[in-house]
Amino acid sequence: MGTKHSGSPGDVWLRPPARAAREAPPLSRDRIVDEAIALLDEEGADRLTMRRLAERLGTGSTTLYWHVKTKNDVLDLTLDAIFAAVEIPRADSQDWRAGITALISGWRAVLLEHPWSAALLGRPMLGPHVLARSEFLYATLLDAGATEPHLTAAAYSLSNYVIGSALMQATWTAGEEQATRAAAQDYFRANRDRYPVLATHGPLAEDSDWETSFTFGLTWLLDGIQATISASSAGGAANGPSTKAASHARQ
Amino acid sequence: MGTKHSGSPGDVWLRPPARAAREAPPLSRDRIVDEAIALLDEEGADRLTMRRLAERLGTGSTTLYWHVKTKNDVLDLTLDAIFAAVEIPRADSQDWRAGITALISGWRAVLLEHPWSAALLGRPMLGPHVLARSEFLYATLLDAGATEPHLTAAAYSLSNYVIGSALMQATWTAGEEQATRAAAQDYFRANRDRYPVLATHGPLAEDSDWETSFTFGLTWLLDGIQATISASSAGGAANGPSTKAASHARQ
DNA sequence: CTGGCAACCGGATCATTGATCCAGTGCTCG
DNA sequence: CGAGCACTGGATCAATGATCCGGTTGCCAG
Repeated sequence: MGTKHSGSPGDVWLRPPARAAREAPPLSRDRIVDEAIALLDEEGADRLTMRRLAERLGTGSTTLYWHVKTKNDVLDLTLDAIFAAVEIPRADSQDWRAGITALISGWRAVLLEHPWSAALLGRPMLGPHVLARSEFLYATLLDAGATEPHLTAAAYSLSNYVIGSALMQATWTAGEEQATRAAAQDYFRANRDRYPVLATHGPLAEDSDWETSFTFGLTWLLDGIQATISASSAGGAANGPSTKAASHARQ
Repeated sequence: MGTKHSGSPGDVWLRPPARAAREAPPLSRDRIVDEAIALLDEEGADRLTMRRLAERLGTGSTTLYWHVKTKNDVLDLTLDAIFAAVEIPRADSQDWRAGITALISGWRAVLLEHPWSAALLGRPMLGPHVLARSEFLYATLLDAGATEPHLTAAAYSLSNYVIGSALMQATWTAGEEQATRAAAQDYFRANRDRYPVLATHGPLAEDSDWETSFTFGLTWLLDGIQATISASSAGGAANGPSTKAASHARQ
């Protein structure tokens, strides 16, 4: 506990790195992260152990702890690293929808390409890659004319929608879950009396098209954002969400 | 008479009668699940171990494995159980938006009430409570006039949106993460050059209102669904979502 | 009554895993 | 040359999920 890692109980990103990492020793954070991604891609989330990771790197498992404080750090670094692959569109205030659509689609693509990432979404994402893309999202919406509270609401909706969508799809398309999916659909049909609609429709049907469904939802959100933006910029005060949606609150 | 079996500790009279020590009924799946929920609510996801759970139930940890095959089973059962608290609205084809809004809001409320549930969302949810509510969602949309591919898209969007929203909010409002949230916001401000927009806006700002943002997104989705439903029922062929084709449903 | 069977319980025990202790090894700088 | 720093890893710990196997209890047929 007496190492340089002492100090703030914050997130990896908020802590200064263990070492400025000027030169690259044989083992480095980057190599660890790269190998972790490879391992996760090949074997899945539950197969990632410090020992196995070290073995693949040709080192002892203990060594990893010099470069990284905990396994959680590895996961945080790994999760952020994959988002480097999401290209940040060029800012274009003429067509903000195109930029946002590209960003969100890329975001989704990365999550689906690394299905293990879905299980990690429940942790603070404060890595530089994620933040840069969040910044772009907010900046683009701001540039498009969104003002509070619509700005936050728009960014919130879009990012949470991708996250939820990717999480669900990854849940059901992970190799081993394919059998579960089929079994579930059979189960619906066998209990057609209890689940009449699910028996014939639903995201688990064989012919369900995740991509199309995703695009519909994204379009609806963008339509709503666009309408709200122009309404509030054209006319009067920003009125809250119009419908009686807020009428329900338990507890 | 009066001979005791070998191995029994002490005399009959000194031993408590068979099941008097335990007032609760014999261990059952339900009791396990109830206690697991209580434990999770009180101490969080990572504190749930079979041993601790057994201890709270006054049994040996091994005993649990007679009622439940694995710890994952406990988690699956637990996750489904909390959704019993989500009231299923009365079917009302006159105002399908109200029913769906109530269901989705209740869904969200439960997830936020049990923040540990967010971490479990990445697993197939096939419990009876979840299925009953999914069935309602699909049935209501179908009754409202939604047809494929809009039906699946609508259900997909709505449920994934709640899931993503609850996951994110739970991530950032869990007690111990509050400090992280504040630190993150400070970090944005300290790096205002890199994150100009996040420094002043963003879901991590102290005054951010999750509830309002959530309601905006939900309204946008419902608006889009409604527009798409009536367009396809009034007019002709359902055209797929193109990023901008449907964008003037409102204007 | 009685023997037996099936439901149910739990102590001992295993393998795995995250993490730490501490004894090194090599390299650079004075 | 030698002191100190960056870095490595074998031994080891404690926690945990899970299983083995030997109890115990209630009940029911004979």
